[in-house]
Amino acid sequence: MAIDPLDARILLALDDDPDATTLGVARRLGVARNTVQARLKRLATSVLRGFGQRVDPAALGYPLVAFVSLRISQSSQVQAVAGLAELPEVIEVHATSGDADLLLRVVARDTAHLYRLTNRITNVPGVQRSDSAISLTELLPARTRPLLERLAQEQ
Amino acid sequence: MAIDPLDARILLALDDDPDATTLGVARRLGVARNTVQARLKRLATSVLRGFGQRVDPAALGYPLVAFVSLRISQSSQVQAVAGLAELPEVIEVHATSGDADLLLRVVARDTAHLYRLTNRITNVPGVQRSDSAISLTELLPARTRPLLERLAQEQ
DNA sequence: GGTGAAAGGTCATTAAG
DNA sequence: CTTAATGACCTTTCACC
Repeated sequence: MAIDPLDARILLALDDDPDATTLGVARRLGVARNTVQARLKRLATSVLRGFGQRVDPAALGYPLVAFVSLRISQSSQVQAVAGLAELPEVIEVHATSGDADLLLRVVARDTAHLYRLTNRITNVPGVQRSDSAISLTELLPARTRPLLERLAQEQ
Repeated sequence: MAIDPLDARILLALDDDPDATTLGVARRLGVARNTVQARLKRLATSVLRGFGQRVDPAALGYPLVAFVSLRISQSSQVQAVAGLAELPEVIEVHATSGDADLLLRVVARDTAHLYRLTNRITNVPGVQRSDSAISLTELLPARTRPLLERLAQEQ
């Protein structure tokens, strides 16, 4: 299920203009409309993630982002993750190298909210130690464009 | 520029079915099509991020995710970030609390690629010390749904 | 390529802050 | 009085087979 250069160019065109139509993309790339149509249908079930990825938590009233690393008692990993999943502010959970460590991305309304949130996190059963780093600025906003541009030039 | 419950419900409907049409969403929510149309137009310039956010790097051939924290000599922050931005595999850069520290999200094709990548990162001018944590599993995939559901029930 | 369907625009009316 | 939602109409444009 590899991505070829045309797939990448289609995705880049949509990145330039998220509201571009299938026909518009086809014209821009100089290919048949049906080609783009078939490609997008396939891409939608492979490389495209849900619409929720386009929603910016900051614009929802949660401007603070923090990364919290947790030490978990290895016996209760599953239970701990289930507990964390019940907190809406926990946006993402990764199991990281090192033993029984989790890395969370959390969002909060303000610093007071973040403080209460970290307290709730450390109270989740199985959580042993926590260490959080607040994101002061997103110096480089999440991007996939450079990867797509590289794929678009390949062959 | 706050989000009201109807906005949240529109976004949730699109999260359920990313290909839903404006009219479809309107029917589902029991509101007029023009309402959804006007809301989406406004949301597109406030809470919705670019299409690139929907592209999954893993599906592009970069299945490895790692979080790299860097110590930067404070005088050369700008220069360091510029250098990092030239690496396509660097997906995200945050300035974090603590002094002159950066947190990066990077992707790689395999462990060998990741090894070379971290070497290139530490060679970026201004970078002093690096510490990376590989994501073994994404236990909780990035989500905004719980936040939207909370907003949808408010008021 | 043809056809059914939706987008996008405008407007007058109505409701609510 | 201002902002927003609504329903109606229209034309253009697209997705799908």
